Amino acid sequence: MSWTDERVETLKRMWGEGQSASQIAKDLGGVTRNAVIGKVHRLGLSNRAGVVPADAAAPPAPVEAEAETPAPQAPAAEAPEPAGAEPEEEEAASPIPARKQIIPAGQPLPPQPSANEISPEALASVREVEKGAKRLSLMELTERTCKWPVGDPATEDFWFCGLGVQSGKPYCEAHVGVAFQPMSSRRDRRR
DNA sequence: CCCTGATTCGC
DNA sequence: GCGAATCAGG
Repeated sequence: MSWTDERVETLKRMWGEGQSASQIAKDLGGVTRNAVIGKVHRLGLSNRAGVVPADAAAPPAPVEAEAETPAPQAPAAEAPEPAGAEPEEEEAASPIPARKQIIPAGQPLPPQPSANEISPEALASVREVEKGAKRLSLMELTERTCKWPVGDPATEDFWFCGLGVQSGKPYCEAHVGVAFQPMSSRRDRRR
């Protein structure tokens, strides 16, 4: 596959939308995420942040070199520095009021089934699994780890199962069992 | 282990 | 220009 205008367009669009390189690659097909990243760089649209930090760095070229440059008259100095004494206080006071980073909701948390609707067998199974759970943190969850939450999120005693998921499902086999109950089973069980 | 983007460098 | 290999981080 080659980078046709069309494909490049898709690449630009998706990258702009914040899609990951691997997702874009998967979507385009015929290329790897590396190819995508490579292309992204060549196209010079790396930093998705769009506008690079206005100032950030941009250290006014150390163009001091040029001994030439008669330079008519550069009233360089301006502020007499009235006893300022401030040595080197860079970091211009940015008007940015400490932006609070709101924790993204992310994927919907697994539905905590009401205990009163779970079969004893399933419960036992879950208990069993929890003993061997990986106890992953939120950050460690992936598409292939069981996302079954255990414990109270408000305490330190909180973690996710983390065992291998059953292809496609968000939970491991045991947890899938209690999360996705057949209609029939619910139907029969008296509420 | 899974994933992310960044970089390098032979082709 | 291309992208696999590799790096650095989560």
